[in-house]
Amino acid sequence: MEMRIFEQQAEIAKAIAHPVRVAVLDYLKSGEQCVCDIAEAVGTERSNLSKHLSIMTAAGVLASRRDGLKVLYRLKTPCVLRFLGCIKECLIEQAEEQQKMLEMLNK
Amino acid sequence: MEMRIFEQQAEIAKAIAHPVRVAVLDYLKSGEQCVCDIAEAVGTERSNLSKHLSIMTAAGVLASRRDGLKVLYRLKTPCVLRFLGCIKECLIEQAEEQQKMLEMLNK
DNA sequence: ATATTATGTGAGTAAATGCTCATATAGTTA
DNA sequence: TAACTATATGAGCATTTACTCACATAATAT
Repeated sequence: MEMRIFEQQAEIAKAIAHPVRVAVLDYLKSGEQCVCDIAEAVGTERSNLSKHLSIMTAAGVLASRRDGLKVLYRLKTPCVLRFLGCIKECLIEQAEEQQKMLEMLNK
Repeated sequence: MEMRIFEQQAEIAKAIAHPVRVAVLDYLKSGEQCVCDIAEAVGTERSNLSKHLSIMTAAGVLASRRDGLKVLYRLKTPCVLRFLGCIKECLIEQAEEQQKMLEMLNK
């Protein structure tokens, strides 16, 4: 049972574990956007992006609705953002540590 | 430049995006542990676990120190835990939504 | 109905990931 | 030093993932 939870947590992490997908999530902070605008923002082929979007949708990270010709994607829950924030914190801590190392070396 | 940050964020997410690795992180909440205890806790082959540990160490998520014959691993920064907490929140939100669906269907 | 625009999907291929087994290394004890 | 315990690593293989291209579908407009 507990293993099932770990699997599901890993599923969500997987859905985010790709630079293009992180970029998409970051872009969607500003609200829902159509595929074409997302594609331009992250600089990816449409069909490739389309697959990344469907992966994240399947994982429950994104939701979408159609508006005429366009399909608008949005973050399904705000916790995804907090999540990215936590990762950023880790990076900041890593960078700070490296800086300390650097200072030690320069002394 | 921004893309580099997305890549690094994805790197960290990747380091976590595996059920065994999530289980390890969860187990290490309790403090540093040797490989043998981790292996028993998560139920994995030693050599396999060893690789998962080195992946997470390379990503800067874990740190280790040797103590005699044993090698003790620990979470490198507490933000990793907050991080898992965020994923759990996402799961909880998903579950709640499904429950609402269920109630609708039963009405 | 046809053309046009936006998005999604399937096949094929290249690359990355994960697992297992056998072997190597590091430290301990006799 | 030899035997033993704990951990790490490399080769080989199977599986999964990502990308590209061509084509399919959906909605709109003429």
